[in-house]
Amino acid sequence: MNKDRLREWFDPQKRSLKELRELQHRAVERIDLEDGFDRIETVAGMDCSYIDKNIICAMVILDYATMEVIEKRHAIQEVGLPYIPTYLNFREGCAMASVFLQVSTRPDITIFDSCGINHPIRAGMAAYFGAVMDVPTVGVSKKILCGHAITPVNTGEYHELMQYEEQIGWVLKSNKKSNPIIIAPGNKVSMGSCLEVVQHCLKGYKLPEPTRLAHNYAGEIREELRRKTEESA
DNA sequence: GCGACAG
DNA sequence: ATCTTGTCGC
Repeated sequence: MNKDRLREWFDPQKRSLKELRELQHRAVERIDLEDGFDRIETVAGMDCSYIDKNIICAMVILDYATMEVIEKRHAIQEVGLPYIPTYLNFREGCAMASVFLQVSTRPDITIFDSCGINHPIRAGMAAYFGAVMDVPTVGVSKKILCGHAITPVNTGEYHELMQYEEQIGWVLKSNKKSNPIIIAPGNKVSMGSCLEVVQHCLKGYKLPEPTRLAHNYAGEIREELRRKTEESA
């Protein structure tokens, strides 16, 4: 994956929404919903935070068995696109790809704080990224972008997230006092496995450890950046 | 036409 | 996502 191909798939600059939609369709053709991994030894979590005109992407890699942090890395870039529902992959993709290619450990599975195939044309961030980079990915979000499901009430309870007649993910009550989270395959992870992986990564919080820690890390970088900006003013 | 809409 | 005080409940 070189710089040019990276820009080809993730850079929203100078492109119309119609062109970006076409890129999504091209990536979706590559999505594989079968497990494309052997034993899971490492899991990564990716999340972004924002400050002024910049986007901060944080990636944390953990040992799958112990959930201990192995590596952390981040990237800061200027945002290239405003938030437009269903086009999030182009707003956060550049920064995510940048960090992903910098880490020294190639995670067996990467969990994103966004949608997978539970997207109008199946091009949620996790699905798009996984298809383009050809790696196993899972999407975990807090709100439903599309589809419908029965709301789980008890901790651990889950139901299928449906769109028309097909299943596009799961809705899981991960924590007693939190709203349910939405889980979906991205690429190279089956419907059943994405649920199992996320359940394994839950440690009493609303979000699975990989994305929970990535979210915290992204926030720390933002505060650090804010502090530096303030003292130079 | 109206409402919904990941982060 | 981000801003931001108090407040309700375990």
